[in-house]
Amino acid sequence: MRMSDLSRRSGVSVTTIKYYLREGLLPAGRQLSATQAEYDEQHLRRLRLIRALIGVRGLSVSTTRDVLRALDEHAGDTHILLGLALGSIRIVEEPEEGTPEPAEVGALIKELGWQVHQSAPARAALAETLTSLRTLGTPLEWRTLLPYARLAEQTAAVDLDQLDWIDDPLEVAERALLLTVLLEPALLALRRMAQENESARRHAED
Amino acid sequence: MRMSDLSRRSGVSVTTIKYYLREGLLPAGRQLSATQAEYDEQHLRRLRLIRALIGVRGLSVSTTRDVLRALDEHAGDTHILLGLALGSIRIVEEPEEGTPEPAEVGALIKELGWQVHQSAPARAALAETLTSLRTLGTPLEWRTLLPYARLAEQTAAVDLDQLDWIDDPLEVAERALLLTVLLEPALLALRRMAQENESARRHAED
DNA sequence: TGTTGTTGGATACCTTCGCTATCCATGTTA
DNA sequence: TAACATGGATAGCGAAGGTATCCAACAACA
Repeated sequence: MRMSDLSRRSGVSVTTIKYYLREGLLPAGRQLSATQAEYDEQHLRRLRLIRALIGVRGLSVSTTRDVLRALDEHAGDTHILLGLALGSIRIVEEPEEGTPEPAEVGALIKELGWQVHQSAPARAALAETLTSLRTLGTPLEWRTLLPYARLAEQTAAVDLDQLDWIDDPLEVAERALLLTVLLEPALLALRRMAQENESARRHAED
Repeated sequence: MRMSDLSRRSGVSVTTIKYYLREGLLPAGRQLSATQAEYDEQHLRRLRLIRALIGVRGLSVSTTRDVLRALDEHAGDTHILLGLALGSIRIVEEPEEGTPEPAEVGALIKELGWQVHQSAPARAALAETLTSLRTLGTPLEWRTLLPYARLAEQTAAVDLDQLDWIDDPLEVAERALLLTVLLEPALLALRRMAQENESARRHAED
């Protein structure tokens, strides 16, 4: 498959493909000669994945590169993949080094009895939200998050259940990535709809 | 309060405040003379809210403007606020007019028995995720989303519970905004941590 | 054996976004 | 009155994510 075929089948322009190659998102094709390279189905698949991460989820190019690299390096080990590859995604851009993690985050995790790596970016993301709410004058008691956390636990169980019946390690890794990252906008959308519905329900009761 | 005081107390530079005024995110102060304006606590509060929406949640300036306008217009009515003001937030940028909503989204909502407005952007967001997964060759059965939706229902109930005991309508509106929008990164962070924990737990069992 | 068109690779450029810096006339304040 | 601050307008900047152009090497057909 030539680059132009790759472009046609993926719907991504040749120049953009070249850009992704340059940025290291897409591995180079097999060089046939000085000005000829061959691409295969793997490249096509990878390219579609890139578009989904950047376009649907809105990841930055550099974050996408980190995620894909982690995916390649730890394809076989779902645990490492989830903890490390997905850990490289910053939900909040710039971890805001200046903000020390409030004790609340540690307290919450301890209360939940969770094992969460100390350097997990999710800790920083949570910390920043709490700090921000406090600055706004509407602080959130960390205990308020407990019911949310229990629901997150159940969500995570559903997530991992879906990986159980898959055999191919590479497929497990890719599926895990899609389920965690690409599903995020969908989960938020479900929450929005549920809020609308619940709000309507409560109003109707009055 | 002068603009410089507003700057000092909010930590936002004067030039940036001017930018927000220009962009219509922040209402103008009370004009004292041709080159003098007075700002109050409301402005400070609003400014902090703007920073939180843009900085923490990563909303674009124009989206933030839409959200704040909706907040002002329907401050008293939580139902309208959630359905309309929050509806104006695009989880996925560019609703992708070209993609018609798959029948699956309608089927899911019907199965759930939810009342969701036909034009809710959350529908489009969900639709795009499903379309994207199908393009990637790993389609998601809509029934797979049912457990997630039931969890979203419970989350929404927790959300609305927290608004019950607040009296001031303006405060309800602002709190609703914070709980839905600003809490989103926190909820995703909880899910990430729960996944890490659940993955560790399952591996330990082997 | 041309000659025409395509390919990969490099480089420069473009557009949008979110600020930021500079100007300047008008005010305030010491 | 002199020095400095303020509000408002305009222009510019830096990063991000592409896009357009150029060019030498090559393939493939006549």
